Amino acid sequence: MPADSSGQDLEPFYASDYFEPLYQYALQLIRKGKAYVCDHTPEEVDEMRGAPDRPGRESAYRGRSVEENLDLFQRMRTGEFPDGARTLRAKIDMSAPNVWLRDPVLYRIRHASHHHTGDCWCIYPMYDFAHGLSDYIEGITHSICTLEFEVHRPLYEWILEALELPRVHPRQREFARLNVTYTIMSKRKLLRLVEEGHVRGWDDPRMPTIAGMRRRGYPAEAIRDFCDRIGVAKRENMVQLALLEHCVREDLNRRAPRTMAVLRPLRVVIENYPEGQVEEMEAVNNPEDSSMGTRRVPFSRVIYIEQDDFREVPPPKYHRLSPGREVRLRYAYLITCTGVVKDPETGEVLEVRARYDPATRGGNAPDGRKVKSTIHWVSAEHAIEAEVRLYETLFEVENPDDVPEGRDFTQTLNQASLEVLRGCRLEPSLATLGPGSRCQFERLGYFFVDPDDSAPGAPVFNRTVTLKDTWARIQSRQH
RNA sequence: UGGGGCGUGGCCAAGUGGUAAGGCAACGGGUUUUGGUCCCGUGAUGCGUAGGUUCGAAUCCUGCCGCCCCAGCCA
Repeated sequence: MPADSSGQDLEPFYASDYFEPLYQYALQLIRKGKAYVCDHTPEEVDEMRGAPDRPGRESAYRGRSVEENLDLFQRMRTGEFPDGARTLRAKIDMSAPNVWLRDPVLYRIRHASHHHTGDCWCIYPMYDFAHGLSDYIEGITHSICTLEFEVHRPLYEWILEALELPRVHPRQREFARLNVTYTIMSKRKLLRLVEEGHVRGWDDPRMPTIAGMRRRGYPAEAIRDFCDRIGVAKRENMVQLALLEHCVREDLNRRAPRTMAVLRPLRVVIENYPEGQVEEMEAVNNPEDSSMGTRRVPFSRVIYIEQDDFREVPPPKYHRLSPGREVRLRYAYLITCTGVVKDPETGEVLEVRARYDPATRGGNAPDGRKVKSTIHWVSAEHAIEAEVRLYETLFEVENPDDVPEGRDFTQTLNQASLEVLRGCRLEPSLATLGPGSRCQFERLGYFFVDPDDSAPGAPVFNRTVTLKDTWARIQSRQH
């Protein structure tokens, strides 16, 4: 982190901003006799490096004079030599047990334009050379990186100590990277998902990127809470997705207004409810926060309920609607199913018939009788339509990186990670919800109004996360 | 077989000589007009393993075992 991290607009920093000072440091290294220009081919360098358990051999150019090195390096910069012809190498120790100390390459020739510096340079510093010095230039005190750079630390420190750097040196410290089940974190692999079209972009709601999580509807506070809970350590780890989802639910449970939406509509006709009558039912916006108030939801003779909330032949422990059974319509009435209308051809249930108890307005029976279930609903004539996108994990295995030799992580992609539902019916109050808003669809989950794909009158909702679903667990246990 | 790291319940993770925090998950129970929320309860005689030091060890010492990283002119 920068020592002076007062303003956010300081970031981001690029190593390419320091190419000139970096070059000057390289010159200084040469003058001190700690770096030399090497003419060996990449293959020769590779071979001469030796192996972890076998020392390497010194470059034939290791003994060049300071003057010659200076001259050659400057000419490397002016573009006199082709790619790969020469490199600048640190003069350390070809028999060091740590292979990164065996005269590592500091600069190589690349006649390529850079996305920040254009064609200013044809020599570019290697990571190890640029890293510590960039940190030093920026006044960084602690340079945090991942475990695989642990073996580079001696080189990081060697470079800083080899030069005349009066200020306090930055210190590199390594920690385990964050891994989460059912996803990948590698930028290189994420790039492939984008380039190969497995997702719709870096901000696809299934991506574990900040942009993706934001578009999914994960609140920043929930992500920070997640980070606080998992901690930072050196142990390789794989955090369960369930913890992240828990943090999201906990945050949204407090803040998200409750609404009713039917994703897979099933028409219900309430036979004894007067044709043409409409009642405004009062619903609370958030049982966790009474300051969020109440709203009115229109109720009428024909409503939609969730297909999942009706079963013609109910399985064990199923509490919802089925023929002869009474349930509560949230904030409305108790209704009893009297029958179904089926497609004569396919046998598919097209419509459910029911009768309501006029004495149960608001959902309570004066005689005190109980129902086992409360289901959500939407008045057919008042409902608005919307597209809803349901997301599952991007991969179907906990650790997509753990693929057998020769196989590719894309082969474990979850083909059902995105399900688009059109013609979903929402309570009318949802019409005024702006892009980027969050709400709970009662009993279903938390949803986010997609800022990019929503249009006036045609909202698109992304499912951020489902609610915990005990019924789903019971079902999976039965199977 | 060289070097560097890491091993505490299913998953994370505190603890750094004084007798194993916490969270998630799981399981049981209570409340409930969301099978949501909330509340209560249940787990390591044990900290990779074997010895040693100590009144006392997850913490100190030694051996062993396991896992990860390093031989790019990538980062």
